[in-house]
Amino acid sequence: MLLERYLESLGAHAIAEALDLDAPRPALIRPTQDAKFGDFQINGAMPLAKELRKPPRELAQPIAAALTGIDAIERAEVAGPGFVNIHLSPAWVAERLTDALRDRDRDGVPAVEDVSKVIVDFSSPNIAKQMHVGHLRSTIIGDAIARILSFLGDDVVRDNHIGDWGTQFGLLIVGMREWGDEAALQADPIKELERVYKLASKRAGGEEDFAQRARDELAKLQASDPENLELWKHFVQVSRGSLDAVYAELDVSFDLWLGESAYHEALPGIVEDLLGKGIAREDEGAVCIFWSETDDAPKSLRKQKTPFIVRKKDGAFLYSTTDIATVQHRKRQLHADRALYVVDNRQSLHFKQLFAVMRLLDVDMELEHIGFGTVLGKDGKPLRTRDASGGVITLASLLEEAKERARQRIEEGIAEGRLRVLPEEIGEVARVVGIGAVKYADLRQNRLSDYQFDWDKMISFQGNAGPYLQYAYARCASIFAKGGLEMDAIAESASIRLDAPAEQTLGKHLLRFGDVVYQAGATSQPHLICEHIYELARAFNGFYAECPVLDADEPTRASRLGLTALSARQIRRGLGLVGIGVVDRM
RNA sequence: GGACUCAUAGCUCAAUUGGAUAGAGCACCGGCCUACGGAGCCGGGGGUUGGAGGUUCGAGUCCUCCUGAGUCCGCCA
Repeated sequence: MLLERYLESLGAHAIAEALDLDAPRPALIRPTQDAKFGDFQINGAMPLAKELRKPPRELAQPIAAALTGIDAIERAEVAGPGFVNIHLSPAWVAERLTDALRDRDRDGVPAVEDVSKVIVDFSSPNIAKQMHVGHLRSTIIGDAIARILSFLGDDVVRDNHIGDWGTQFGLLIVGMREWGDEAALQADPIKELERVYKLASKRAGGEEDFAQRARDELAKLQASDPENLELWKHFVQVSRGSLDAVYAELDVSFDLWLGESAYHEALPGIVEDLLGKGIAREDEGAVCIFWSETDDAPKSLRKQKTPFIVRKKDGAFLYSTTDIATVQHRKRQLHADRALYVVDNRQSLHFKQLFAVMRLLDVDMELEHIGFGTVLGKDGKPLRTRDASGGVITLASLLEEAKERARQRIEEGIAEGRLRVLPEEIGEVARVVGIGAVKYADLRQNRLSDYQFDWDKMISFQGNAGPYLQYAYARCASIFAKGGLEMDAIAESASIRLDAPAEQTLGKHLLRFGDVVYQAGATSQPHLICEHIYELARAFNGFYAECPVLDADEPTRASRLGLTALSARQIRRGLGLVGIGVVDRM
């Protein structure tokens, strides 16, 4: 259930009843910051003080009285300047947890009532180039958001808007004819394409003839010349293999791969439309939208002197044009209600402009830029995408290093007798822990701020890091293994009760899960789920230290097994929602 | 020149979007292995939230100014 939503409704009605108002008012329910204030507080009395001309505490008193006698609430009391503190009834909380324990499909989290069709546009690498660290955040943040929204019940379409139609293909076509090696292309496609691209781009810089040939080939490609089209398709196809390998490692998938090329034919029409409607005009040979001349543009854009260009003076189109065509397609063909663009903060101006154009075109769609900060090195400067010897640090090699570092720590742990991993499981555990550590280090932070990439912190495996959460899960699994019990069977039969303080603390954390997932979905902030799971793992570890499970007497034993099962499932589900896996032994 | 983002403990980050005495991890100090896994648990010190005004019952959060950092802005994506 959604606890906060339920309490908000209780509180709103209590306010209306207690103060004799015709309609419910916002209860402004919030979790308390300190357990001594109870579990939740109603802040809604204070804003009413002015309107009703009474001191807030005098308003809070009858509200608290109106809440007594409700099953969920053990007691409600006035505190501070006019807060109403709510203490939940442990018995009621325990019943809700038992309900959640029975609900194996959704762990007690309801699905949304109004389903939206949401496009999540993320990752978006360029074809013919290696994915590097710069692609990491979009890929894993986008994946997490898509997972969260699908779990909540939205109709999510994951679209990889790959860069497969740029000027680089003219150079690649002439380059491959000159220096291409088909065997090398088959063996390691992107490596070969990059090698040739470098040669071609260098020669184009020095030789105008060569550069002209590249432009001619590009023009032929864009005019659907069969031979060039065939070559281009070949490049795209072999590149896909390398991309798929990285996505498989990250456990990331897509429903659509509609790259720039998919919209190529729509672009002239877009520009005609913009010109016809008087939104754009020609200037210095290019077709532009001038915000200073657009009355209903957002204020900050109107001060922008530089225009939004949709066609270059040489007649070629730009990514701005493609992006407009993409929104049109998503609206007209996919019937999407929303589109989320998981793209670096640095492109915020571009999206602000794009969204403003779509409003001028009367496209009724919720468009949102889900920005994120830069990945920094330990020195606080943007992480270098090249190593000391000048080679590109690819995403694939970074993930390899994560797995390797995890494997080392696991082997140390086994050698010291601290960890229990079967020899044949080491590879899989290193993968889950290593990749999970990289993802968690990123996702646990507010996506808007820059974040510091630090191997030592990530793989230190202490405190708030991915392995801590996975370890808590392994502890749960280990209890069932040791007891010779099936988690699912316990989930069917156990009744949860909350007696010991550590049980109550754990129980109250468990009950907040649904609220957290909803908020993470509504604000596109996966870190809220990470934070919750971390706090849950802490509460579970406290319970684990305090409360024996297998050695307890019935009915406490069954209840504690139920708490353990629900904790395990919530950790697994929560981590799963941000794309991180778990293992039973680590 | 214009626009946007940011500034919180020694370091890395939170703060449920305006709620009570600003919380975690790392690092530092001190406890806990005859209880299901010590990658763990319990406790301690550490803050004028960059500065100055303002808005109101109430500000890390909103507004103005200042200081400092970053990013983007005509034919790349």
